[in-house]
Amino acid sequence: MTSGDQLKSLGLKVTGPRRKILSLFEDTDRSHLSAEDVYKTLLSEHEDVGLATVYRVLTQFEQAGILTRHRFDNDKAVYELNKGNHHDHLLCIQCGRVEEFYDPEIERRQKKIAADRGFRIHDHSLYLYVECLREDCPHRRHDGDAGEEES
Amino acid sequence: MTSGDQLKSLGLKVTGPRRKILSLFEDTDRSHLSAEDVYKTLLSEHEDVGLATVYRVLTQFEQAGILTRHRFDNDKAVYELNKGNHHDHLLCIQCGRVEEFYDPEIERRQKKIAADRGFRIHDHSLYLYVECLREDCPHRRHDGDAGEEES
DNA sequence: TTTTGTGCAAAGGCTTTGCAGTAAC
DNA sequence: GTTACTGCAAAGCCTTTGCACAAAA
Repeated sequence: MTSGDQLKSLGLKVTGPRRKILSLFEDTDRSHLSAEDVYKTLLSEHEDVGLATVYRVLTQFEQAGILTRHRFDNDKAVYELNKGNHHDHLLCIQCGRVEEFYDPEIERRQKKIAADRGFRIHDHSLYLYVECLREDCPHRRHDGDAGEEES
Repeated sequence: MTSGDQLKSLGLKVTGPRRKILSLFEDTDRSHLSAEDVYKTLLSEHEDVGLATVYRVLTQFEQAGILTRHRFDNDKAVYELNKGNHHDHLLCIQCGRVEEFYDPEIERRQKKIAADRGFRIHDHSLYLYVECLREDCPHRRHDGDAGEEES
């Protein structure tokens, strides 16, 4: 199924901005993108899309279940492609690196803790803030960030 | 140790706003308060404190380790008294209720997951979003919220 | 043609900051 | 008397919204 078909099947018109944003998420190696990341990336590719449109499309995609939105600690919201595989996140507070993990036992305990109190888990990633053990954090700072690297 | 002594021992001048805000957290049954909650509560007690001061004091208290700041999903930041007891949070997406929990096994797994990838856990509460199982959520909506109940 | 989407600029919500007056030490 | 703190209003940051134009169906 092409991006276009996927959009149609959701009742969304197939427009330039929507197609470009969707492919951006499908192609990029950077799995978690903010509205500004998307905006700047499109600009750098000479795609003329307004920031407001980016916000609107990201919101629509989230509501359509294509993307998942995250609010990591202090930062702006970021989105990732929703592949249907529930997972949690490991966030390096030093380099901003994001890794995913899944631990069946943690899932089980969560469910039990909630159930014991009369609640049901609402699907949502856990955010696990960590710091790198080495002083020179070996992880690159945002692989190819579209953010604040002014020469 | 009085609130005043506690402030002095942190190198902070003992001022009206600081004392009032600190006692608010010590006395209230509502453990998690936003800046606006604090501001409105003080107003309702005829304490004349500016919102900017509330923000500044909350930030100072957090940096001093008196308070812990949380950013639950979409909401504004909330603070709770830092009693030194690490715990995680259960957040009802229906009624806004906040419960605390601590699960040694989850702690253990977190540590292991991080260590296996060369990270060390940075102390931070886990947020577990849940919904109540009964349709008529039995939990009151924000015990005595200082928020949006305009008659 | 009808409907939905888009860009721009303006506005919104939460938080921070500049500044001159004020209180703590 | 100094220095730190406060209140107010203004500004900042991220995000949303109003509106007229443009593109999709």
